[in-house]
This record gives sequence, structure tokens and C-alpha cells, in this order.
Amino acid sequence: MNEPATKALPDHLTIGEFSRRSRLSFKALRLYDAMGLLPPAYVDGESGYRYYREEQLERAKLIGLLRQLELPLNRIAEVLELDGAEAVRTIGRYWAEVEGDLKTKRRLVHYLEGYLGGKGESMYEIQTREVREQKIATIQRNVYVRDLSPFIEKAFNELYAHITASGLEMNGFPLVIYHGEVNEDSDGPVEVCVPFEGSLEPSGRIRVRLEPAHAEAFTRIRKAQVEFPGILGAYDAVSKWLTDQGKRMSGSAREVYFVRWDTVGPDDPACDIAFPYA
Amino acid sequence: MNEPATKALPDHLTIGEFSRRSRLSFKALRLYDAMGLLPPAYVDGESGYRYYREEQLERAKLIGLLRQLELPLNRIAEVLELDGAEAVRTIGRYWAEVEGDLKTKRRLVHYLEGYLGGKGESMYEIQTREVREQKIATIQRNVYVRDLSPFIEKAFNELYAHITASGLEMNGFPLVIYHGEVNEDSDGPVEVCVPFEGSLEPSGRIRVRLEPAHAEAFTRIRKAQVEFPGILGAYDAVSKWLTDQGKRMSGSAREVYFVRWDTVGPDDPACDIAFPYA
DNA sequence: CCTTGACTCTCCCCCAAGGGCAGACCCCAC
DNA sequence: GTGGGGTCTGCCCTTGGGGGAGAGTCAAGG
Repeated sequence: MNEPATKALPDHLTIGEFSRRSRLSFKALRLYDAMGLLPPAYVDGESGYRYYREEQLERAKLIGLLRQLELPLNRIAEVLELDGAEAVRTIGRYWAEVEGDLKTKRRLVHYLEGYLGGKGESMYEIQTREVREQKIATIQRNVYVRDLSPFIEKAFNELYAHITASGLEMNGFPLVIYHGEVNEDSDGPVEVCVPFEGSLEPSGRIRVRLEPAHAEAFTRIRKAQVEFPGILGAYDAVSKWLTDQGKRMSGSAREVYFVRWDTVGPDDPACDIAFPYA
Repeated sequence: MNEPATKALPDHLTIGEFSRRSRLSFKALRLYDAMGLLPPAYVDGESGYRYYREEQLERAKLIGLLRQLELPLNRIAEVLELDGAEAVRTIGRYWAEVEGDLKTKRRLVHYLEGYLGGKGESMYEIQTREVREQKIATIQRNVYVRDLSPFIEKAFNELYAHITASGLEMNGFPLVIYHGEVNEDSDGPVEVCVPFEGSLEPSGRIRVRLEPAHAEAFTRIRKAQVEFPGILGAYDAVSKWLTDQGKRMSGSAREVYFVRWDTVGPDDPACDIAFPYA
């Protein structure tokens, strides 16, 4: 631990010089120092002056580039701890997040363009129908939106299997009833339902119940509209229609799948968004 | 200006209810109120309680969606002022910004993957050569990085035209010498040079001078690497090589275009990044 | 009428990643 | 020793809220 012979080491760079060469602002350099992300090679104890070494430029520039990606400083610190290959993987993960995020937002832009552009003339045609009483096999659970799709698929498969194994047949269209809102911070509950004919025993988490006869207002949407946030528009449209007509919702909202999900193209009608009403 | 009959209007929504139905937090609602973006329909003068109307939900939800796009609140306010078609266009412009930004970042990720992945074994092969004295016609100017490409192209064309019009021929490869850094906030100067043989008169902004004989270290890069930020790596690599070899830069950095720019594919060698040294 | 519990109010501090400025030091060259 | 430019710390500002304190309010039950 030799004291440096002079305050300014022979190969020192003042913060100004280092700032110019690294293209990082004074503020940024002081911040990175305070965070321990890029401490100067030597700090004068009396004056507090920061002195950097030329070799530190590489790290500084790298930090600058990572900041251009808007990678938060604490994650930059992590990346700098790792060796090359691991660092690349970490950045790759971050970038995948960003791209995923962007995909969601792109859909949102798309939806908003439709929503704002078609202001006034609704994009959704609302119809009504009478639904007769149905015997249904159901699986109900509380799920957040991120677990929704896999849950629905699994539940449908389970219900089909049970009905088939019991020697019975599906009778009518499968549906999903949303007894509560499902999104990032609200978890339903959600009830996946398959109507059937005959006599079926409950089994495991599969319940059997009657869905009462009712009138419902619905709109038919294309598969591409099902993805968030386009589906919001459909719900809103049906809800608005009910209000406009002076009707009142008399049951939970539901999606009725009248075609096999995996056989429809993105622009084919894929399901109905329906609200029972009175 | 009738005073409301009761504090709570018949069709009022308290902030809690409005928050649940709009999916906006209390904090957000109070902020949007303070900004004038979404003022409650009625605010009780004594208690300060905010009361919203159901019709305000539409605006509230729209704000929420626009915030999901990370559109700043002041720009949201602008969008809400516009009619549908204009609003769509404004959002479109915003989104184009976002996508453009992302494109730049994507290139940066690409570069970083190469840089961090290839740490140690340099991706750039450095060579050296002796360059003989050349007579060159040049156009020099201070430009920021955003104006660089068009300037270079125009200057080259002007120089070619002048040399040809004088009955002379190009002799050697055209080059661009960077006498100062060129980026967002530093503007060179940049000197565009075409070597020629014979006797040429200066004309307009075209100068004629001798580029002295020198040794230079260079690396050959592909066209795809020329775009920011890949080109940084090439500069760094040559610079590092000089340091490692104990050489000293004896002139300004330059790019030598040894093929016609518009005829090379993205993965073909396109130019040399060269540093004169001593 | 009062109490109680749930709501709501304002005010203040906090986050990231710095920007901008004030007032005080410091360093180096003449 | 003095001037001018470089650098220091410290404070407030930004965006879009989150969290909590302490006080006031609303509505229902007793």
C-alpha cells in the first residue's frame, strides 16, 4: 500500500479528460463512482479529485453502450461481473424482455388504431340469442392472466377426456365463464365448461352442474382479436350495448368457442363474447 | 351554475370505485386530476372528495392504455385533444419513434454480442502497409454524425466531377479522413479525399494538397459493420493494436474505400479503417 | 346521537439516472 | 501571487407514480 508519490499519478486522467474520452458526463461518472460501478483508480483524499487510468476507458465505454440499451445500472453491474459468454446470455435475456414487451405494445397500438379510428361506428356487431338450459361439466379455478391460456387448454382436455371415458358425447359448444376479472392482479375465478348429454359423475376437480336457460347478447370476434388488448373492445362493446338497450347483466361474461381453436386462421371468426342479460 | 343538491351526486363514483373500474391507481387518478388530464366531474369544496361520472371511464381507460405504451402524460393530453383520425396519426408517429429507437438498439445488442463474446481473441485482423505520397483533391467540413453520409456522398461526387472535367483520372482509392470525432455532439472536421494524377486547379470548396507518405495500420471491415455501433469496434481494435505494439498515431484516422460502395453486398469487405502511425 | 370502520384527503419522502446550478476549492501556468 | 479554468459537494428538478403518516369524512349499526 504505497502512497502515491504525487497527487496526480503520472498516467492519470482527470474527470474532464476521462469524460471526453469515455463520452460519459461528469454527473454520470460521479454517479457510477458513488455506486461502485466505475470507481476512479485514485481519489485524492484532500481535494476529493478523481483520477482515472486509461485502462478504465474500456469499462467506461461499455457501460455507456449498455446504458444506451437502457439497461438499469444495477443490471449493468451484474453484467460486468460475468465473463463474456455469460454476459452475452444475460444481455440476450434482457433483450428478449424488451422485444416481448414491444410485441405486446404493438398489439396495443393496433387495437388503439382501430378504437380511435372507428370512433362512433362501433366495430362490433351485437346480436342476441336464447340459450336453453344445459348440463355442463366444469373445472373452476382462480388464475391470473398469465396462466389463463394453459389452464383453459388443460381443463378442456381433461373435461373432454372424462366425458369420452364415460361413454358420453359433447353436446353444444364449450365455453369459458369469467366469474371475476382476470388480469395481472385479479384472478377470476374462471370456469371452463363443456356441455354434454347423459349422466356424468363428477371426478376430481370436475364438477357437473346445470347452466340455466338465459338470453345473451354477444359479438363474434376473429381469432386475431382474441389476444389482449383487442378483446377488451369486444367486452366493452357488448357491455355498452346492454347499457344502451337498458338491459342488465344477469350472469357472468363468457366466451363461447364454436369452432375448434387450432383449425381457425387468424382472420376467421373464432369465438363469441357473450353476456347473459335480463 | 347550480350548486349540486347533495355532496354526492346521484350518479357519482367515488375515487375508489372509479379506480377499480378504470384500473387506475388512486395515485394516478389524483395525478391526472392535478394535471388537468382527467379532472373529476365534481370535487366537494369542503372535504376535497373527488366524484367521477361513469362517462369518464372511457377517457380513463384510454389514458390507461396509452400509458401502457409509455406515452408521456403531456403527449397523452395532446392525443386526447385530437379527433380520432388525427389521434391515430399522432400515435403512429410516436410508435414510429419507438420502433426506430429499437432498431438502433438492436444493432447495438448485435455489436455487444460480438464484442463481449469475442473478448480476448479480437474479431478484427490488423494489417499494416506503407502508403506512398499522394496528390489528393479534398472537400473538408464540420458535420455531425446525422449529416455525415449525405455529405460524404455529395463530396465524392463533386470531386469525381471536377477531376473528370479537368481531363484527369482518379489514381488510388478514395478516402475520408476524420480530423476530429464525429458523433451526436462533436462535428469533426471531416475531409473527403480523392487521389488523382496530373495537375488540378482548386475550385470552389475543393482543395488540392499532398497527403504525405506514411505507414498505416488498418483493418478491413464488411459493409454491415460500417453502421454504428459496429464501426466503433474496428476503431478500437486498431487503436488497441497500436498501443500494444508501442506505436504512436501520427495522423488522423481514415476510412479507405477500395470498392465501389453501391456494388458491395452487406457481408462483403467494404472499406479499411486505417491509422497512420510512427 | 354516537361510534366504528372504511374511505379519502393532503403532505411528505422515495425510486432511477442523471441535469443544472451555486458556492467553495483546487491546480497550473504566467 | 494571481487569474482562469477545472473540480468538488450539495441541493433542487425531472417522470410517473408508490408508500405511508396523520387528519378529516362518510355511511351504517347500535
